[in-house]
Amino acid sequence: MYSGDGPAMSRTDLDDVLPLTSTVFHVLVALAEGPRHGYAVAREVEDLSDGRVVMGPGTLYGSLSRMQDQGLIEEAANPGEDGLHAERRRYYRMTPLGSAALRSESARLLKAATVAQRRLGGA
Amino acid sequence: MYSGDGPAMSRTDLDDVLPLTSTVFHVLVALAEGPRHGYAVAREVEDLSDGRVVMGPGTLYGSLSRMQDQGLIEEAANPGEDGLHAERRRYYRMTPLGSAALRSESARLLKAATVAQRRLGGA
DNA sequence: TGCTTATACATCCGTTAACGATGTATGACG
DNA sequence: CGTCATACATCGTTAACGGATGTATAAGCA
Repeated sequence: MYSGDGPAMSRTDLDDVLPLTSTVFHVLVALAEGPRHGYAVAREVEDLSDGRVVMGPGTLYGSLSRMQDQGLIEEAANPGEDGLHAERRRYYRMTPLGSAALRSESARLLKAATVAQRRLGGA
Repeated sequence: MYSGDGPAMSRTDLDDVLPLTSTVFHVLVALAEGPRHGYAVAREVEDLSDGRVVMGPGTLYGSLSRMQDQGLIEEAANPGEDGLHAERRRYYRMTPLGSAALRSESARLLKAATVAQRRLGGA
């Protein structure tokens, strides 16, 4: 494969990462707004779910590491923001693969959730 | 609800099962339409996801068993439908707990997926 | 000054869920 | 007669989850 002669990069295919795990999906949603550092990702996931989805450090950093290996995210340069612990922060951004995966997955979930609500609502 | 001192029924609390795993969510969506037998659940999940979510027997029967323990589903009487292997089928239906869990989870996912699409759409 | 809390990262490791492989059994189809 | 689809079940491995723990810094307070 690798039609042509691209560099032998990791080249993860979209189908290899779909469907996304729940955690991976939530991390990508958080990063869809823009680059974030790890801790901020966890807080945003918690916020967006009204506190229902809580990610401990094991889940957080383990997932970030795995997602990097899969090419869904990559480390971004520290934007040098001001802040309390600004120097220690490690920033991540979505890759095009991550963006494509989130697009596909969110469409699928949107459909499934809509079907669920329709069935529950009882028309 | 439950504000006073309800009976000590099995009382699997909603918070104990939320957030749902991906597999559990999909099984509940399938059962939201009405009682189904195991194999039919797997086929419906596959159909609803356009073939993207495929559940092998290990995942299927393992999850159904766990979901029964959690009180999300219960075995239903075989409706005695006609069919090729009708006698062998084991039917399941959603419990009120399962229904509540699906309601909560689908609302949360709907919101998360909507946020994702908005962010990807780029405004 | 000293205690506590919040931020921010990281690793270790036990538990759990996912999931493929395998097996049984039946009936349809060619 | 062999293969495929239906329909169930179990086993064992793998991967993900998630809590415990640890480091370090800085704010807030008594």
